[in-house]
Amino acid sequence: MAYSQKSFDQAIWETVANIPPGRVMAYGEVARAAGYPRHARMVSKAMSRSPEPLPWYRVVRSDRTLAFEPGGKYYEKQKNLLEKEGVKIIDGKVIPLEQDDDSDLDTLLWKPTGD
DNA sequence: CCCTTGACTATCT
DNA sequence: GAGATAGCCAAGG
Repeated sequence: MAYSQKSFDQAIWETVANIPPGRVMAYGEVARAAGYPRHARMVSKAMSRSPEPLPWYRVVRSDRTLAFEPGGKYYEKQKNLLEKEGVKIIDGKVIPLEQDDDSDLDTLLWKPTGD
């Protein structure tokens, strides 16, 4: 291949594929890491255009909520895949591993029934 | 070329 | 903390 130029899509795919298991990144973080700051919205398009399966479920919103609306089938799929990777999800938000409070983790895992 | 849309984000109320 | 607003940038009609 004479073309070593990485397209935008290619850069995004590599970045997403490089997210380690049990870890999540925001769209903006992925875009920035790929070298295209403020292209958060384009990240979603790039992942949809990926020719091969990508760990898209490791990409969440900037506030750590899941990428899709609650109740949707893709929402459930993402939640299931993340939990399978060992990611805790409380009230639709993932618990960042870098923030796992050794003492308050118990409180985080405590899910009130109806508030 | 103008307008709408989108797996987004930061800021203000 | 949730809803509204503005900023953002590329793709498609």
